[in-house]
Amino acid sequence: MTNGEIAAVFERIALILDLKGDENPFRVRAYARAAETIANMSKSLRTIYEEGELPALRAIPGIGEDLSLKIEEMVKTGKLGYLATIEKKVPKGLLEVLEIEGMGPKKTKFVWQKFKVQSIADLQKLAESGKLEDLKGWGEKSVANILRGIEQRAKVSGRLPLPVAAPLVEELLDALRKSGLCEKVEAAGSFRRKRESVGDIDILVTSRKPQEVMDVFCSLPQVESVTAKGDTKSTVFLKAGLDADLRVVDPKAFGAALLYFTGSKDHNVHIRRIGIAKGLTLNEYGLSKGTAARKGALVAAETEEAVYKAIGLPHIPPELREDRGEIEAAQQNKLPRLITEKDIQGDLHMHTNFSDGAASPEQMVAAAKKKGLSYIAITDHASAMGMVRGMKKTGNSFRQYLHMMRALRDAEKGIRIFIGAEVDIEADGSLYLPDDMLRELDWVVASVHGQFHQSLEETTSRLIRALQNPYVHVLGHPTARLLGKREGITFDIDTVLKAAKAHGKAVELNTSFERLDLPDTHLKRAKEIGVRISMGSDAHALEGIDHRFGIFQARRGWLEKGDVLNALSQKEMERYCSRRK
DNA sequence: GCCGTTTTCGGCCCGACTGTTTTCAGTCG
Repeated sequence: MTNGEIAAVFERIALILDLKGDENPFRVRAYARAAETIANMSKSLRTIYEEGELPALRAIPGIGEDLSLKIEEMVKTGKLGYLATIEKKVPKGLLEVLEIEGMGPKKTKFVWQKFKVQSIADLQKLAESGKLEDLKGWGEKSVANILRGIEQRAKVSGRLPLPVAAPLVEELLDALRKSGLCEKVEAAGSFRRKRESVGDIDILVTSRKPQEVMDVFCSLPQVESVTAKGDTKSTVFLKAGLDADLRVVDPKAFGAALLYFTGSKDHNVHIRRIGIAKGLTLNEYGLSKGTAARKGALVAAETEEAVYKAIGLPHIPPELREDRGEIEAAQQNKLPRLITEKDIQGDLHMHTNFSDGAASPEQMVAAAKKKGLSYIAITDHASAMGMVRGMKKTGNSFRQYLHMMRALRDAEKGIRIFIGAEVDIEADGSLYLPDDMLRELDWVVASVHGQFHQSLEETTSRLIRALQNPYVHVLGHPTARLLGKREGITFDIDTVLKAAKAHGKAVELNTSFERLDLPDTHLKRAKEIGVRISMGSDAHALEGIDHRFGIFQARRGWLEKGDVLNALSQKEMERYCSRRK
């Protein structure tokens, strides 16, 4: 089982225990905490277990005797008996009821036990029947809210991919800036941390007229309905299908508020604990001496830097704030110097109309030059799939491609062109093109484009076999996921990264808006193992040559300049290519 | 269920908003 799957099991246990309601709430939280920790880890539990067995698992914070045994069972057998046991006690559909805004564990348990509600449909019927309204604590408005929650859930697509959310967030920020009512306007939350997807939007402003700001915010054209509206906080549901929170904060405490609302929650809890050990209390209003119950003098609040400093830490970039070791690194002054967009010298994955791209090779080259890149790899498809055209292993398309690209390369002065291909990895791990063709290319990206549903073991050995091919340079979009659309393939990331390291291959950070593949935790693991990252836009049109969101992802994966091939100069890149022929 | 320069037992981050409350529970982040 992958970390994601194991985290999902613990998460599910936490929900079920919560619903049963007779559990020690801290036991519930222990499962939920463990789930979060595991989902955030870069190293796979399977590897940790294989290397150090139970003691290694128990070294993970939040994993003790019991949970380490449960992880062992899952790694060994692929399932957990305990989950199967407690799953029988709660109807399946009840877990979905919990996802409705306004339905927490208490209310869900209540309607289940009192009215035998087992699904969202049951709840809707019950709410519409009017039976709920007369009960203690269930007025007319509560019921209306639940019905609205059910309606919203039908519209919600879940989390919005960051590239989709970004323009929306900018619109909201712009509207608030243009209102003239605010001095400072900033997005916080997962958007500021540049997570690959955002579940809601958090906006922080300072203003002397908070109520007017709230009025403006709640009546923006992007707003579908208003969930809550107060002096310091309002929540709206956007037409785009997610919530946006606006908070008005005191300018003197803007830094503390920004830190607090940027999160992540785990990062905040961790620095708060450090504060407590030093006799300091941290909340959204600032860092103070004393405890929460007996607060003393304010120590720092105006800027994030001041708050971090007072707690004994350097400023930590928002992309790192996930409690994945950044606080320990900061304490030892070992924070990474994160890569920036300026460090990118080239693009190592793009398509032209020779395969499924929209623009000619000449147009793509011109666009890359305009972006200021000093080299590119053109990597049209080599695939049996007819719809992507490109190079076929039979016929003369391969020779045509080489001929055309060589002519273009030799004629081109302002930019170095590497002649490449994105070659399909077949179900057995062999490559679509034979070695004698691959050998003629400067740059070979090997990618999975089909057969997504093999077992973990099959997929793992499939990818390893592809990495063993001497002519492959990089494993393209390794998980093959499509953000918000397709989960991608399942394999043991540690084993594959170690194979890449052993064979001197790079793995890709595909920066296209719909992929962002590898995910951040895997990038961090690749760095730890010492595998180089190749960034590729996977552009299929001129405007696709874009690394913005890939850079965010790279930063979330702790990558520095030296970890990324595209940060090499043109000369260095030439050496890198020729070295592996 | 986890964890320990407060501890091996007794804690576990903290505050805003809503709705139905006359002092607070539930939910959310």
